[in-house]
Amino acid sequence: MDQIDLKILDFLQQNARISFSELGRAINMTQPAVSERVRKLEEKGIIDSYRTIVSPEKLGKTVTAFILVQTNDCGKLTAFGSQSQDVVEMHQLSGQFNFMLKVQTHSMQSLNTFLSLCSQYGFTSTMTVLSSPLAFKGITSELD
Amino acid sequence: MDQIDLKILDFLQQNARISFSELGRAINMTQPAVSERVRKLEEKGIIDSYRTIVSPEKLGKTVTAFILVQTNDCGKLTAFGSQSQDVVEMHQLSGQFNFMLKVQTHSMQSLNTFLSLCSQYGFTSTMTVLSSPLAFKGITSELD
DNA sequence: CCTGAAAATAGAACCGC
DNA sequence: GCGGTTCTATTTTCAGG
Repeated sequence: MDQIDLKILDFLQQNARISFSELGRAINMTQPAVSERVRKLEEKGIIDSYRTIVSPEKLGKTVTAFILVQTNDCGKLTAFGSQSQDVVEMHQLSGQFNFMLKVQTHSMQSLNTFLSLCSQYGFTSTMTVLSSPLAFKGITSELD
Repeated sequence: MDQIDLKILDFLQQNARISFSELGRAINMTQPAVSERVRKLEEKGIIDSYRTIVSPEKLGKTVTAFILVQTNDCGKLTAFGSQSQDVVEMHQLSGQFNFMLKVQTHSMQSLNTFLSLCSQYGFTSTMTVLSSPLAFKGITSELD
């Protein structure tokens, strides 16, 4: 991991489909050199995956919420969340609420329906998202 | 948006760097046809972006936490979060806590330091992440 | 890490449905 | 409108240095 790798990660985080040729031109390096560095970053697991971000709103999923749950069976809740079309993230937490789900539904009514199902696993506390000033920021290691 | 577009989105969400040729072979369609459909999905904004996911752990960021904040100046908090290397997400919420930050730091000590800075914007409540059974699930529209 | 040739891929123009 | 075919340019891969 050096400054060049960090530059490569910066570009790839902004646009995962950039060609290695173009990336090479941007950082003054030949395409095979970039290609080899990326291969090693993948091999080391520093690059975890390449994902396409689909707009939830454009597919009718206009309601986003975080649901805190106080449950005594994380396993069942995980299974429930895995098969739900509305759940996009699940986290096991420390604290009074030991579980959090991020859900995206197409109406407040369907969120309500989801919460009814959820409540059978424990007490819940729901926070709906009004806006996301920062939906995702890539990692720019502290070396810069 | 039809079943073919959904299949394309499925593949692209799993691997944003798949070639259109390979994608075409997978769904029995020629490369130019796939290319054109993807172009339109981008144009419509259904495809928002292509991102490379970098493993925080592999870069030493081993501590992940969600910080709820009760603040009366979301603007200042947003500005603070934008310039912090540790903040990866920010959401404005409805409820008692009207703001949530997702942070990734390299130790509990640095999380503590971050919280001190954060507390000047309002009351905070921190939940550290023990595990993420589902870090991200792509959207598979309810048509399937 | 660079060069250079071969293979794979992407883009554009055109045709048929 | 939508997808297929063909051709050309670009990109990737792999050899060798």
